[in-house]
Amino acid sequence: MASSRNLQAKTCQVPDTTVVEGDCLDILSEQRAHFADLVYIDPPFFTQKHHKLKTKDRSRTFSFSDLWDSHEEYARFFFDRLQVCWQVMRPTASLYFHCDRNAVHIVRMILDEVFGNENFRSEIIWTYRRWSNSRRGLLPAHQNILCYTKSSDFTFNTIYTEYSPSTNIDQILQQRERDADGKSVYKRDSHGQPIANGSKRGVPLGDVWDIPYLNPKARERVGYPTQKPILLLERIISLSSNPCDLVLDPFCGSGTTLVAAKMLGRKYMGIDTSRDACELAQSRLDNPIKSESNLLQSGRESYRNADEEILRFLHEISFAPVQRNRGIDAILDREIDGKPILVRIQRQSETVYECATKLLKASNGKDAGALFVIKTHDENTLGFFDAIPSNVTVFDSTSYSIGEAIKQLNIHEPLAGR
Amino acid sequence: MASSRNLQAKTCQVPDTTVVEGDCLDILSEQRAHFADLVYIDPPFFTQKHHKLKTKDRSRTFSFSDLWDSHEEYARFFFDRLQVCWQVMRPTASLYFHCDRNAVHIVRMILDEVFGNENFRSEIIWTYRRWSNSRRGLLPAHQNILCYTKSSDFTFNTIYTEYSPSTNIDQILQQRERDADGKSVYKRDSHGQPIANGSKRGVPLGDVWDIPYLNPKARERVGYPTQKPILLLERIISLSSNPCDLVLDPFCGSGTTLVAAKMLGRKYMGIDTSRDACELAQSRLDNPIKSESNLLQSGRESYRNADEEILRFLHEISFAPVQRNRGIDAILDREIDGKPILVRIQRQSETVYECATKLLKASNGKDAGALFVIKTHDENTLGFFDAIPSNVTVFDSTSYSIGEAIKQLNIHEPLAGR
DNA sequence: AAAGTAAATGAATCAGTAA
DNA sequence: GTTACTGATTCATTTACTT
Repeated sequence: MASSRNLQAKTCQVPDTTVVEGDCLDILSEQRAHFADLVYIDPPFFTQKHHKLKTKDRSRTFSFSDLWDSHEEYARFFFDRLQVCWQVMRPTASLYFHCDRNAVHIVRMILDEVFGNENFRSEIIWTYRRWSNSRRGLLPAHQNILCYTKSSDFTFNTIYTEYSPSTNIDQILQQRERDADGKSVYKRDSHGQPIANGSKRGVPLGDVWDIPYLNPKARERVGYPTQKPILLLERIISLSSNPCDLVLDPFCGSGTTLVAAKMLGRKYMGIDTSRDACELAQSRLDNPIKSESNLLQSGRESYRNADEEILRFLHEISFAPVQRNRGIDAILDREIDGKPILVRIQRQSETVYECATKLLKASNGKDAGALFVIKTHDENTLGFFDAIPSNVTVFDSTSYSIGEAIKQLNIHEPLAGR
Repeated sequence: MASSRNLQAKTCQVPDTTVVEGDCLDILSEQRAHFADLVYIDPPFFTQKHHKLKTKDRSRTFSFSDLWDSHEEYARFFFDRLQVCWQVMRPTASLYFHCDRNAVHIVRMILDEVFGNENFRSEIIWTYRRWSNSRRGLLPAHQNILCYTKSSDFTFNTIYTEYSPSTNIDQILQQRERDADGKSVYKRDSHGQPIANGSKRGVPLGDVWDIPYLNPKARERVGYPTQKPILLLERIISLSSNPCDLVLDPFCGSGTTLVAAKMLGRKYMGIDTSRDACELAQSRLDNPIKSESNLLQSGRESYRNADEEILRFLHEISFAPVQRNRGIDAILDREIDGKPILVRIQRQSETVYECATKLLKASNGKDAGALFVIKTHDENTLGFFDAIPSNVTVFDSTSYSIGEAIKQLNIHEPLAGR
């Protein structure tokens, strides 16, 4: 039963920006058809924890019905609700269903049934880095988002991204033609020069999205367990709706979708069975806070200070690159008296003395076992070389193997099992 | 029927390194049980191209059997073959099933049935960059690999990767303890200094793998249309088998799996119904080739030339960064007479003259419409400034808006529709 | 000068798509 | 179905540079 605490909802038609308490099956059944331009669904995840499948006789005949038995309840719940979602969607609307690896195959089958396989558009992979655990196997680092549209004529705003660093875009900017054999070749003028072909917009966005998981300390976080990054929602809303379109979230939870929709100038309707969730969502909408974390703004790569080129000097020895500290480039896998060895590689623009000083300063409070500086080029160091602190060891990358030099020191291998 | 052209196969037991022609259903039924340590399956992908679902009455009752009708043939084929795979797997063995977004949900249900949901381990996402096209929607850029094991006690060798650039690695290297309130805090010695925790091995490998797509020109390529990169197979084999273990590929195609297995010192058995495929696989095994490209060795980022800091000088105008050419930082989205405008931003270590010279040289043979240099800092350019080539325009980033300056030039917008 | 390294260029491809 | 056409990617080759 719909138990809406929203006055407008009781009169069947809700306004363009609202949060409604109740079961979306009931609420949406009362709405007029074809009002939503974009539906985002992020329901409680399906886990089979307490639902071990019974032991099977593996030689018996294959039966499809068996495959469904354990999923029937879950499937029916969403089939019913996706049906009403389909009904309220405009002809050009899209639906995104957020799920994880335990449910994606079931959801996919239901969506195929409701929307038709021909309206399946994408399986989006949201990938993120997260804390590792001791689990045996690969660290799960993605969730799946299925995208269906109501028809083949759907709203879609292509987002263009940068070319791969290894792409030669000047070649892309050349005209092509067919040669005598019908083969496609780059066109050249009478002087043998390639002929330009104007500008390009970049690479269309793909279906694998690397978006940082919400930082547990971020202000944006409001304490809802499955809260999604606002960046993820913003991307979906930008792709599949236009300003003033209506975004519907039938399981709105803490209201991230609605906040993103509001910020992008879309109308929105959120539904949740929990009164707490609805109140939380409404308070976020009244005072939206978007995380301004460095990570989201400048991208993960901006943290990279020890780049590949620098680290190449260490290729002979095993180490862990340090990306977050401007003074330290790497920590070796070997150690001295159980204490880590910190390394900095001399930059082109700095002297060995400056390099050693930066490393020394960065090592403050780190309880380092040793400090190593890798000298990468010759310089006029006459005056300064004596001033290098005695607890810093300087290795010359140009004269002999760093690996050999380090082996000659009495350094212990790390203890096993760590 | 098994029509093996391999003498050993006819005697039921094949040797430890072999390629057999025939249907894996027949071949594997003849084998002894429990001989395979790792099974990799990469069958022809399931496409519903010629199988449009009939129009449905969307208001009728939900029926599970309908969902399966269109997939039944495909599902039964693999159910039968996965059963025999299961039978030949050792108790500690793993099976990897490679498929794409059109089949992953069906395969998942079958594998749940054969192995049990409790033995589902991972959904691996293989992501890659590839050519784009004019498709409306997101560019498909991943394939799915499902991993199941025969039991909960399975072979697994964790692979460690580098920490994310944003990881606070020096904190990881500190010992932790519980404080009076039972909260986990970083341990400090009597002087308040943090105590080191030795070295770490890095982050356990996750389930999203960015591995370059096999290039059309790669020497590794043998002309098989769906050939997979050896690196992908090497990773799977390293993770889930040990040296001398046996790797089975029931749909071996051109034999990439077998080549990777051989290179890693594993035994292998390949099966394919096509005689051509078997012969191709055998010839690759006799003379294995693996690409050692710069991209694989140094990573995509090693191509990067113009970093964020440099490109920030162009924030007012729209452009495409150029990463592959050391002399050019960007190509503007605007053009002159249909020819591209090439830009280089002055580095801290170079003069305007040097900057212009590098750009001019790099522009050779590029049919540029104009060459722009962005001056970033003052210098003693008295003598050199006159020597700057006349076809290079110098903009001063410090004096006034670059965007405004460029707008004042008579530059055409790119033609629409490109 | 010769050899070896690094950078720039070109070619081939389409578990491509759209009409 | 069949045909026509697309364009980013990556590796191999060629050219440039360094020692």
